[in-house]
Amino acid sequence: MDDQLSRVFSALADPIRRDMVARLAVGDATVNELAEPYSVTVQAVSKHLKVLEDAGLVSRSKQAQRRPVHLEAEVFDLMTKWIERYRQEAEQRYQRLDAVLAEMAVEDTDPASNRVPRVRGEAS
Amino acid sequence: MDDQLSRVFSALADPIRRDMVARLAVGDATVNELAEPYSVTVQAVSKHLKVLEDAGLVSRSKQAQRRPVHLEAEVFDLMTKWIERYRQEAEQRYQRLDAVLAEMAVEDTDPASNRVPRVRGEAS
DNA sequence: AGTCAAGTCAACCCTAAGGTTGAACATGCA
DNA sequence: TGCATGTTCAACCTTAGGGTTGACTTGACT
Repeated sequence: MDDQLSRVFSALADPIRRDMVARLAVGDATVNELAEPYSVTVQAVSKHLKVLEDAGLVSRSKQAQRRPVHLEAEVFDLMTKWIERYRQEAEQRYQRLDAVLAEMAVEDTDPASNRVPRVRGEAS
Repeated sequence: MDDQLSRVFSALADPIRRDMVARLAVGDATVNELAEPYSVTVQAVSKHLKVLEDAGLVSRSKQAQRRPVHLEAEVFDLMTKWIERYRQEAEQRYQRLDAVLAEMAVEDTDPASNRVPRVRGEAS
């Protein structure tokens, strides 16, 4: 778990952390404010915030003893880009498949041949 | 880790699994084909596929001994929706903050007062 | 100075996640 | 029937993740 994309996805895999993001989308909050709704200790919440911060989803300033937490919207783009890229490819492929199936209906039936393309996809 | 959104994010938190999604976006593939590029056993890849399948990202048909893996594009929408929702809120808030700061520049400087809104955000 | 409040750090516990090896299960083919 | 191929199952190991408690820091307010 070292690259940013992994950290971001991993951070949002936890319901509490997603919930905190939802809360922070509405406005900055302190650790105690964030901890209040949950039945976990404030230390646990502090850890969750560290995970979100390491993922770049959140930043913490200092204001006296308080550490207001702020949601960073930019990182969301990273995810969206990744997702959209493969979703679109998959959907296009699906449409292409429809075309192929339509064409196959005209020709003779030959279920044995493997029509799957053998192209190698590039990394993350 | 029980709800779908958690499973999806968690599934994509692993670089190998993201890579497999990238590969599958280009076309269906068998377990062995998917395993080839990596230095892990085919059993490990089989486990990864189970994770992706449980998340709804992938489906497996049966074709003789082979189990061709197919990418399901719909689940991506679930993520995209979640992300977009909070990204937009955060960005709007950011713009509102700009407005507030611009207004503050006119008034007197008062760094002590806490201008952060105290609204409670709803869940995942 | 003394004390309270807000957060973090450190040590620990327990479970889940990713990896391995080895055996088992299915299906095509000689 | 026998064997090779493709995939999964089961048992195990090791590490990372989320939780706890307890001690510590930092700053505000008497």
